[in-house]
Amino acid sequence: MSATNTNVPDPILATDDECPVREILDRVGDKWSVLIVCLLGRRVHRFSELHRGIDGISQRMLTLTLRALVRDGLVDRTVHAAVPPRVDYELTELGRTLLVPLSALDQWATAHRSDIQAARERYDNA
Amino acid sequence: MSATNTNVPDPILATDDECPVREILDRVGDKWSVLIVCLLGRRVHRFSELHRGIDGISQRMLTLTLRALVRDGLVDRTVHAAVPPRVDYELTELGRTLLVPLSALDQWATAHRSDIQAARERYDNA
DNA sequence: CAGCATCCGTGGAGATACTG
DNA sequence: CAGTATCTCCACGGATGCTG
Repeated sequence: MSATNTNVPDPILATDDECPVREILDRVGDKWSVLIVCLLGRRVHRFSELHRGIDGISQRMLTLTLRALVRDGLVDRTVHAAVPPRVDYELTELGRTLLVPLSALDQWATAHRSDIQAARERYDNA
Repeated sequence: MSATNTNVPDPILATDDECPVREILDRVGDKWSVLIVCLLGRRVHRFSELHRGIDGISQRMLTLTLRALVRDGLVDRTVHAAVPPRVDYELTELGRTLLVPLSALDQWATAHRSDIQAARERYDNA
């Protein structure tokens, strides 16, 4: 079953009671987390920058998602005592390591976007 | 900002209007898709095998998720004319390539599971 | 500026029962 | 066995208004 015409390996992923992949997807597979991580992967952002940078996100969801990311140790939040207030968000070391597997997914998505699109159209015409 | 004490690169992910990563997460970041893909990554499964193999999934969600995976060209469905009926599901070539970035995520999750756990406890005690 | 509080609509997902 | 068909519920997320 692994004998195909490609040289793509067949990684074995744990699927028992709690699959590690699903664990992170539960915390990063939501609507906004990855977008935020991507933006912060480029540089430090303050709250309003993220709000403007992520199209369609509400203030509420930005707040909630950031809080979750901070809680999980993926993002650092630093409040600058100043008037007006200024809060900076940046990836932690841990968050930066997450960029690696994410970019792998990104490359896959970019490479096979059209394949999926084609498969879907094929399916829908039936 | 990329100058840290690790040798982890800083991949730049597209975050514009439609980020490719988010696109697949929309289709594979749901509750069951990845689990199914993981199982099928090991070998062909029939419907009832998947149902038993994935703890907690309902017949309904298994059906719906499989249909979506088939539609996107990640899974092949073959009906064997027999009594009782028998339907086999297996990864397509495209689906098998997806295992690669998924296993990257899996490795990250496995490696940093405890880090996240620790960060969360630290956060909650405050 | 950077949030928090509140209300509310939607659809993702579970439970159950039925069928080719 | 491998699904469909309904009903239902709740959590995700949007909109709006208010504060240190």
